Amino acid sequence: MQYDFVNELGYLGLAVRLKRLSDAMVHSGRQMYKELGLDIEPNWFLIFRLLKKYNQLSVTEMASKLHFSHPSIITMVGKMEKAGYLNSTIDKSDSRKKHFFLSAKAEENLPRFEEIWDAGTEGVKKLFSEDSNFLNLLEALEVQYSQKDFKDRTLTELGNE
Amino acid sequence: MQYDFVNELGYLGLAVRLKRLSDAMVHSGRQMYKELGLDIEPNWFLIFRLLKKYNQLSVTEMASKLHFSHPSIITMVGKMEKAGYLNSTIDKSDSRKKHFFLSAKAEENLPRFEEIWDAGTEGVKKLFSEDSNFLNLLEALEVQYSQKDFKDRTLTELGNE
DNA sequence: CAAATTTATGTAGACCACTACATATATTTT
DNA sequence: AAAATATATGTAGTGGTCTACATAAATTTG
Repeated sequence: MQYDFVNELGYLGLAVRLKRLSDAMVHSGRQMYKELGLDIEPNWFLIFRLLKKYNQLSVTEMASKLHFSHPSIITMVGKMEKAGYLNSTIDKSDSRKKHFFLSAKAEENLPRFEEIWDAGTEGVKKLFSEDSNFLNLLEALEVQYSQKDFKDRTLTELGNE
Repeated sequence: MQYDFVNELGYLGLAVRLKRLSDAMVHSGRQMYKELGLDIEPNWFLIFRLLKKYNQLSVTEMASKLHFSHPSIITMVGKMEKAGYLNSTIDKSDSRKKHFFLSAKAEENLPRFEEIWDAGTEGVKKLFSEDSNFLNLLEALEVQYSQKDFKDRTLTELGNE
């Protein structure tokens, strides 16, 4: 690999490196769907898999389960509904709630999508060495981070408490 | 930590988790600068550190050293120049090239910024256990990824070669 | 039971990254 | 030297995430 200044920045470059790698994977995924002639976006699999498991969920429920903000979910499901992969109904007893569920088009296409996602899983798996426990380390990192975020950690180190 | 569906997705959820964590750190950093009353963005430290080391660089040179696309660099340095932290000159022998360098305002504020960045480095460091070699594992992952991207890995697994 | 609070969805605006295309200037080729 | 190619910067448009604010409905409180 060629020279990479970000890697010289140590821990401070962590966020940049994580985003850069993630973005690269997402862009590659988008390119893949385009080449395969599929009209879906890389992050939609989150919603497909979620609704496959839970059948029906509201915006807030999805945001909570995925740890995303609710506007992000609205954007995502809005596009998926427009693409015909989702349908929605208003809750009978609480008219604020909107339940989303997979459409017939979604059910029809899911087998092919699952095939691709399984292949993707295998592909990503091979990025790691046999004994790598990267996913566990990442989980540990997520847990640590959820307990004290970047701002608070930095202010603590600065002595600005 | 509460329930997190993304963590159930295994390797396929990797990109989402990396981005989610990175975004959380960046947003926290933005909040931090806001609270400290500083008019800089989280990712600007890349350019500050880069120009501190190399004194003077063009858009293309920065993009290459950081492994970013050149439009991303243009956006970043454009805002930094507008904020008064950068100045630029056109190359004498090649009028296409534009060299960027730190302004007096930048030099003046850098000591304080470095203080904060050092604190941030220490803060992030403490996210990991003593013997964690996460950064090395991340580098290995970056190297693997640079050799074959998500699309190619998935298509290989699908047998679509 | 009316008022205050909470909850759910939706909108606006900021920031970040990318690809594709455009333009101007250098360099190389014929 | 003209034409073709390569390089550097810039613009347009897409996609994604977030926070802050807005609106409407449900729930809780006095």
